[in-house]
Amino acid sequence: MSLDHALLVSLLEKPSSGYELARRFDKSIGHFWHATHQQIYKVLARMEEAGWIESEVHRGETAPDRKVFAVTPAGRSALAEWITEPSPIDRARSELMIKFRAAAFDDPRKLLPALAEHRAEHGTLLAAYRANEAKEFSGHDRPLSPQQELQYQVMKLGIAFEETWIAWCDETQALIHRIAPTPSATATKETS
Amino acid sequence: MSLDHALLVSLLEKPSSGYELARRFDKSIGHFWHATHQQIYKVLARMEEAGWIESEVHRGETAPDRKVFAVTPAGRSALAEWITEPSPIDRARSELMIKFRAAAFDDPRKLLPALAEHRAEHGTLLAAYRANEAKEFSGHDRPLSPQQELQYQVMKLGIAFEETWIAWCDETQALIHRIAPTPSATATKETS
DNA sequence: AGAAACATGTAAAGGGTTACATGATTGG
DNA sequence: CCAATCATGTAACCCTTTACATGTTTCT
Repeated sequence: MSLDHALLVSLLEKPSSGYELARRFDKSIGHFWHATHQQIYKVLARMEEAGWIESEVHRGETAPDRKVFAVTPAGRSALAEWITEPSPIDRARSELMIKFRAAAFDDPRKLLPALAEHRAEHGTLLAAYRANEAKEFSGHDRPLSPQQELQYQVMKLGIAFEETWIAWCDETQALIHRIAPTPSATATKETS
Repeated sequence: MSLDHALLVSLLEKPSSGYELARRFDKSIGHFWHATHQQIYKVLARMEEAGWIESEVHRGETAPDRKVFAVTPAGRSALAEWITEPSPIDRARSELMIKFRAAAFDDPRKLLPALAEHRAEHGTLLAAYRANEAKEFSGHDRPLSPQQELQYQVMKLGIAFEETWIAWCDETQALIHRIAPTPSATATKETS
């Protein structure tokens, strides 16, 4: 399982509370591994018991208390061991693609709203990545550090996927209009 | 949940036994929704009880008996209803990307073997898709039917993703060689 | 005879999602 | 004062994965 390791990486990058991790998982790292706060708290507890991380309570004079976790040497070496293990390729999962195959037996135009929504969401994501890219990896005088190069490379895959999605959505919208142009005929064999 | 609906689509395309479905889920439709035979048998049982599918046992004179399932009108309308429901975008999940962020704290060269494996597997997948593409969607005299166009469009997304992966793998391999060229220095701070 | 593929399942364990629960602080 | 955000969890349910189980047919 990888949520453990994803959290270790996030904590190496910056010691944080569960709440902060949950928010970060909606952003950069979250593009390749999503997690809710409920899951995160459970895994943090497990890893603390295993000695991979340590917590320190930061009393908030004015704000709520925060339990800030940091990676221990044991956690660090567990991570180092993990990266050498072979990892299987991750299978994509798309409900929308199943719906497209289903639509072959129904009216493809029914998918146009869903398609437009996907197109919009992927567009929003891409814009967010592009903004982050400009802020963190471009416009600097000095060349990027090896660390930054690697992080940027991961981000580039995210960007490439979003671009792939967007191009596909546009192409598909055109296709549907081409193969099912008439805005009548509610289909599914009323002829029987 | 979508495995139910993915199976319905598969059964609409061709009535099949659980075993056949399991094999098909390692191929075309499986690229966007994976499932093992154990899962499939359970879902088939559930859907039969719900009246979405019906089974007929084909006694094999020589081969083992096969329980062949077909979609009922109830199942068909359940599917028609489902495609109009909104579907959230599916989050990608990649262990390898987590490892890349982890490698920023270790030696990136450790990822070269995993990278090569991924590159090879995505290459194999792409070749399989290309072969299928040529067989089913190209080289025909008549233009494709709307059904085929939709199936082809789904496949095109799969192909695009594989190409994205492959390009990224190649680029990344070059990057690692550039930022960590020396085949010594086992890293992780032996200086303390 | 033995291995591989065909064919259909059950069971246990673990991961993930959704709902529930609590309490403090900040901003309108 | 009420809503939103910060902050940390528990519990139930469902899905997924892995292991186990059984029996047949085909090919070598």
